[in-house]
Amino acid sequence: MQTLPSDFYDRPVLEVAEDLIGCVVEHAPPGEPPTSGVIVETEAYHESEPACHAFVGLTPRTQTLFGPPGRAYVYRSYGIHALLNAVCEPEGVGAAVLIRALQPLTGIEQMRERRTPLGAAMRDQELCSGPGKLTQALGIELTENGGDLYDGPVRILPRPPAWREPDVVAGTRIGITKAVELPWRFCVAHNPHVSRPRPVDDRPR
DNA sequence: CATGGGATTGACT
DNA sequence: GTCAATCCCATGC
Repeated sequence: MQTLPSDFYDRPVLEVAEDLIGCVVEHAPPGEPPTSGVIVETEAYHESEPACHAFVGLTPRTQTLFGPPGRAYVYRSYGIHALLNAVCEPEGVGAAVLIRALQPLTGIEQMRERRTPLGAAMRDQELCSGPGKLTQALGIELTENGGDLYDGPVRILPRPPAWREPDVVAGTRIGITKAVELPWRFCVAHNPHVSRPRPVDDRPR
């Protein structure tokens, strides 16, 4: 299967954030088993609102965000976690989609090994249910920042047939202190692999 | 050059 | 519910 083309990302970031739901993230580092998962949660960030790193303009940190669409923006969060984004909109516009949760697909045993300390005992739905968890499970680090999402080692693939038309719910973004009211978070409805808290209108019944 | 704040997580009260 | 871990970098002197 082919990877998503540059044109896919060269659109309004809100559209891309919703359309990435159901697509597949894959990491195949040299010499290690590949791992992959279906995207079940995303958030959109755009230079026009203060929660986005690009709000401050072009700096060394935001260089990737203002670069060409279809590249990976990976940064260190709280000194500990690497967070993965897909850069969107035309070059010169700072915007990206944060990948917040995956439903593990392949390489699950490899994910368990990377998810310390008790990854072996972890349920599938705890493996990638957060932006820092999924990068750890897939082995994605800051070295991937600026790399494109077509040739890898980090790649994003179109929706598998079983994910043709996912049921998507929107909510407010998590863990930010500015522009908290924007409903720019997208989740697969009733999916156990999304991070907490789940959107208010998505309670399992 | 010093400071402070995170697009988080897991452990603990 | 609270809280610490830990690093990058924007900001201000």
